[in-house]
Amino acid sequence: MGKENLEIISRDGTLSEVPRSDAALDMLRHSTAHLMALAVIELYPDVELGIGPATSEGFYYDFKTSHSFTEEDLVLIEKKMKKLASANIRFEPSIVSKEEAVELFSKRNEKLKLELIKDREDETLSCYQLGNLVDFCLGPHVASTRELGVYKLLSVAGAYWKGDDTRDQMQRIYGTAFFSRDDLQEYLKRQEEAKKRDHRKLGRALNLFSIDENVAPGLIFWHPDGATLRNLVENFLREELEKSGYQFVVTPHIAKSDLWKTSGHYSYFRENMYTLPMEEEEYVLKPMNCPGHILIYKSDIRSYRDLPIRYAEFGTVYRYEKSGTLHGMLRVRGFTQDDAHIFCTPDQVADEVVNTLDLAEHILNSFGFKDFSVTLSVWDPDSPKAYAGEPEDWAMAENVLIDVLEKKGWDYKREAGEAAFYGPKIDIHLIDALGRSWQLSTFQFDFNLPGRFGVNYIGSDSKPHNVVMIHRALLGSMERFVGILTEHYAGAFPLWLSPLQAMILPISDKHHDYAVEIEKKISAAGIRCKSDLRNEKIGYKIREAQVKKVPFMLILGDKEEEAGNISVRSRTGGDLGSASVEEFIVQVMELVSSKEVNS
RNA sequence: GCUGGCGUAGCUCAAUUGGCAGAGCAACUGAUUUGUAAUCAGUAGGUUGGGGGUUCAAUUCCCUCCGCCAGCUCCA
Repeated sequence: MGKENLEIISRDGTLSEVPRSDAALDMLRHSTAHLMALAVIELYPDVELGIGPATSEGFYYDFKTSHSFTEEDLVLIEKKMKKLASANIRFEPSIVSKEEAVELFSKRNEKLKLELIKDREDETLSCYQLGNLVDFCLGPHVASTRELGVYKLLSVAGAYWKGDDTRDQMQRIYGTAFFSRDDLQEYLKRQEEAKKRDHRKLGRALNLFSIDENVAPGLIFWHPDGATLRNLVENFLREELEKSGYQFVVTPHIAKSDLWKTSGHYSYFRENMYTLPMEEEEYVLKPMNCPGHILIYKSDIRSYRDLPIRYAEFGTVYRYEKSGTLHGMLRVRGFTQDDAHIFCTPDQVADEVVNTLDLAEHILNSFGFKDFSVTLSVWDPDSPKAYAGEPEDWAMAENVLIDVLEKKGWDYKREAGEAAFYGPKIDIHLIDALGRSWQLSTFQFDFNLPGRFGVNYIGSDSKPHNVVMIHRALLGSMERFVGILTEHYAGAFPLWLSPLQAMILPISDKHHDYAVEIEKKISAAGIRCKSDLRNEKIGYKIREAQVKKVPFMLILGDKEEEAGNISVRSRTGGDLGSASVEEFIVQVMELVSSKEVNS
């Protein structure tokens, strides 16, 4: 690994050198995936090959075989890879016609590869041969196994062929590769660090929440500190929404199934809904808040002069999520959305969406999130059954959202087939401690529900017109948001969000009265504080407060009591020396109101 | 839901081939009255996820249900 450049071979056979870069790393990983596939077919000749791309974290290859790969197998495969690579095998490209490819892969009995070849429209395609392995692949690849860096196989898991849960399940082996050993070590170390900030671990350590797996899987019990954090988030958001022209409403948690038949959820969302049979009737535990808001809108005749109307609710919904999908606070079965529905005229839609995106950006920034990814989810015209509404509506709605995104200047990824059944949407995703992406904010265009419910307004022509509805959530759900927040800050929440802002630590019993006096003064100023009056050494109390990531520790002993002041220690800066109570209060209040994240 | 792994004290984990279920931390009690990341001693804590089976004997082997973890599918 002495040289800086990577020798690569493109599919027409040209050799060239490229410098180390992200693109080169992808190539390296993709080539490593081929080497792994070669090792696997050498060791397990009966496997059928699926696909083996590079990913943002490494690479994988999918195999179909009756053998279940184990951790021990991974060790063997890795050894085999090293052995094969030491022979310095070359990646040899060739361009073949479709017929030749079909013949070649038929001979090799690679049925899945044949399916992929047949799916392709091109008349020719390129193959790469590596030893005994032939794979069809666009390349480019590294020129030979000598160019490969350091690699490590990580795990094995099931994965559906072509991502389709009605097709065969393959065995996917994940691995990663880097240019150097140091890079690999750094990656593995980062993974370890990330595990430490997993919200499930921190949630327990900081006593924020629990899940009783026997009684209520996928449902959150918010402990006092977690509930405090949640309330702080909600309060901030409520103020911001009220400033932005939203009105808060509250709607029932259950309603007769008729409502959900009208809304269409009963036919499109049935498998996710909890139903409650009651004598002759069936009730549904609400999986969404929209119908409730629509009923409030419809409780009166609305004029175009009333629009836009923006109803907000911290609406708790329940959805039956498949057992294998639950994940701490990030994927649950009962959650509270910071939901809102905007009812407006077609002319107002674009402005409303822009304003909402601006608001989302402001809110997320306030919580310290600066980086996120944006997707535009549109329907899949090939499976219209999964969606309500006409093709022209879908095209129109999509164009509105594209215009808005362009006006906003955000980079986004368009994803076909990812829309809600009632309309296309823009989503904002954040990444968790372990690199998984979670959808938080969502902005959904809906031209279906208003029609189904007959939601309209009286225009200037004194005739009724269909209203346009926007569903939006900025934080997504309180559960997911608090989970992400916990991981983002590794539990050391910004001062304004810390459930406990200051821990008062008297040195010994004789300072208890003074501690209580200080506690009264500080909490009267609105600072969340507690006194640790246990009979422990000061070092022990400090350690505990530090482990609980309390922003400030106030140490009180003879010195402080005599001088009538306090000693301040911060969780990040250590001993800050003495200060008067008043100075401390002023400084804390400033940090709180500025929503300082580094405090 | 699917594939694979796993389930032992509140937490993190032990327990030769089936043979009396343990440790550290936390908790509780007592001593200690402490100056910026762990004082000492003692006590208590378990239907080994639930149910069934094999066996003289099951944490260990088998079946089944529940749940958790990773990934897939799905999703705020």
